[in-house]
Amino acid sequence: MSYTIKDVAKEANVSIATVSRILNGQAGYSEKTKIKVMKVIEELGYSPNAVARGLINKRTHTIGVLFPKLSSSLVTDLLDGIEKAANDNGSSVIVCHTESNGKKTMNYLQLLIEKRVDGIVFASEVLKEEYYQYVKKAKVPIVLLSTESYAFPVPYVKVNDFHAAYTAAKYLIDKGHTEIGMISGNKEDIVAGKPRIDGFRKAMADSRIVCEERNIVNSSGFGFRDGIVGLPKLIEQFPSVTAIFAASDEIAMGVLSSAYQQGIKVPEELSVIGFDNLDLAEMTIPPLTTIGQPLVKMGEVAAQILFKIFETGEIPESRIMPHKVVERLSVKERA
Amino acid sequence: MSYTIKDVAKEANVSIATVSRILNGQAGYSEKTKIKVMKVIEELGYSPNAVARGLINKRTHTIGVLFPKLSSSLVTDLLDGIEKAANDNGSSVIVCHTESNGKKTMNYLQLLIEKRVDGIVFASEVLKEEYYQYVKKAKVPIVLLSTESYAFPVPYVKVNDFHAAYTAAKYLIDKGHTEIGMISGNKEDIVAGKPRIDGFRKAMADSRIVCEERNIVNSSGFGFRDGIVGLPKLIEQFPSVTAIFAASDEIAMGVLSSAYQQGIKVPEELSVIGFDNLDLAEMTIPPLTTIGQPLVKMGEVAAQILFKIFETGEIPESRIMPHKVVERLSVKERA
DNA sequence: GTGAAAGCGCTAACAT
DNA sequence: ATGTTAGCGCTTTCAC
Repeated sequence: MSYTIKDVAKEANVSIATVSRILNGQAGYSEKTKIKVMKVIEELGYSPNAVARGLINKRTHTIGVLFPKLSSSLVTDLLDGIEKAANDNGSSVIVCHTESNGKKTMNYLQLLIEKRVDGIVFASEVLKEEYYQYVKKAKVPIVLLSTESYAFPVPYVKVNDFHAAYTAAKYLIDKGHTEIGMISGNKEDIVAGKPRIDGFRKAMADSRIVCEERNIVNSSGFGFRDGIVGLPKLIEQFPSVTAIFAASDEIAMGVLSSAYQQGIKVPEELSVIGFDNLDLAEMTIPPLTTIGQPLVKMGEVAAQILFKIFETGEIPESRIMPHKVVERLSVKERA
Repeated sequence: MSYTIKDVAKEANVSIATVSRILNGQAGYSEKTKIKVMKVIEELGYSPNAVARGLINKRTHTIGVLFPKLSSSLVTDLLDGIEKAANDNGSSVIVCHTESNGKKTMNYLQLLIEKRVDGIVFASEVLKEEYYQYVKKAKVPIVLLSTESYAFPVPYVKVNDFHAAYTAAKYLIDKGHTEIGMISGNKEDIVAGKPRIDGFRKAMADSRIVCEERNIVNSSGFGFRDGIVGLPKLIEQFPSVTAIFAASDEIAMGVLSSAYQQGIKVPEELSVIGFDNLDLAEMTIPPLTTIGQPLVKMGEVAAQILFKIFETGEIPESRIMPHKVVERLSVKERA
């Protein structure tokens, strides 16, 4: 196959130990031998075998990332951050896209553990007991990203969804709206669904605005279709609605499209605020006001937590990342 | 650390060779010992060490993927396909996002080669001589995705950009348009820029429509901003334009936004066709007619080519994937 | 049907 | 400053 440390040693008339020292920047050789060895390495085009290294060091400098199928720019941003942090720490990342159903998840976990990744970023999915126990038994550090676990002591990185939804609703209220509806995503989703609904409700209650069943449409997911389908439904059950909080930007885009088709003008007749601040939020017509999450940063922090665990062996605290309202043009002040 | 094959062997009162055989489904053991060993494996929660395996087998069952910063859903779709094929072949994928500048590329290539990935998918970037030579010396199979090399014998998977652009222009022409403009992306881009411009020109020429400088606006990239900036420029130099071919969906989205701001109705006053068929093409207002590439399939095919190389050792032929017009609502027939 | 032992490419004592 | 050697966890002859 390709050259080994032995070849280099032989060619340079030194022992493999010396070559190893030079490669790893340890002490124990003269400048002269170093130059000689480096020259041989160069000539041969020798490339150290990270697999062999990994076997000894018990460190593969690889982390695994588990993602369910999600809006692409969400995943991309999160991944960008993870990769950045990994790269800064001399590691690379193996990505595994799990199906939404979750059966693939266990397989991927197994795979990652067999490959002896140094750690795992588990993103946007509920950490089931089965997963947790498996990972725990394998003693692989794990961090949750854009999700959290109530049952297990696993560090996580996410925004406070309850609070963020509260912020969104409050923003609409502050703009003078009182007839406010929500298209909520999946309310069974304990991590991103329920808390956003609760946050919405709380904001309404705190401003003494009645919020009943008719204010909220529960869609099955967080996608474009859910918005397309959701708007007519919401209007039917709540005709006086003047502003909508969509639980995701994709839902919001669906709302925008559906509104356009029905000849409803946004924001003149209907205000819309989204959630996520995806790339495409600034490309919509009109540009979408939304709740922004620092996605890249979140990915970065998640990976950094992993690296901190490698160093200290201790589990650091979780991180609640700040969200903010990104004001664009889809919400109008109500006279 | 965790358990090794030795632990399993000891616990089961057999040799490690036997355990290995059982693990790898080879012959040479009784059903009884198999059951005994499997039981121990189960109890211990033993997980074979893929790193050690890799060292012996010279096969890591990992492939590397190199991507520049691109539109997220483009990357995601391509990656989805790669991962699917990898998974089907018992492999996982390490993703590396290179900067557009390209300096990081060499580092990533080195990294992947040190990690002894079985093969590399090199996507959407120009394969420089330096890269090629390095990978060639390391004897790592490589395949180009959504790009091609004129200088080196490397298999690739992509659509025919010239032809696809021709198709786009022809579509507009067939819809009765004659005043057709293009916002072209970067014309220095030899892989996706130039060919699309040439294809556009050829279609115009074949239909005897004059196509001069004023028909085309060269933007610096393929992004949303380029469309925003490009439309006013195009209108200024070519006021009678009734239809536009945008060299990417993101450019097209920029055109849509810019048109909206200027009160130009799409498709009533201006028809727009894009290129890529990103997820968001169906979410625009109006939904975007565009040239579709089978992105997921392309990723899949690229990875499959790699696996074929592993098997046969031979370099298979490149694959030109079919493109097609995805008709939505942004182009209007001209009376 | 099963075991002993060599060795994959490297690092890390331990010598010298 | 440099070399020797024992593994890391596994697969694979080669014996029995």
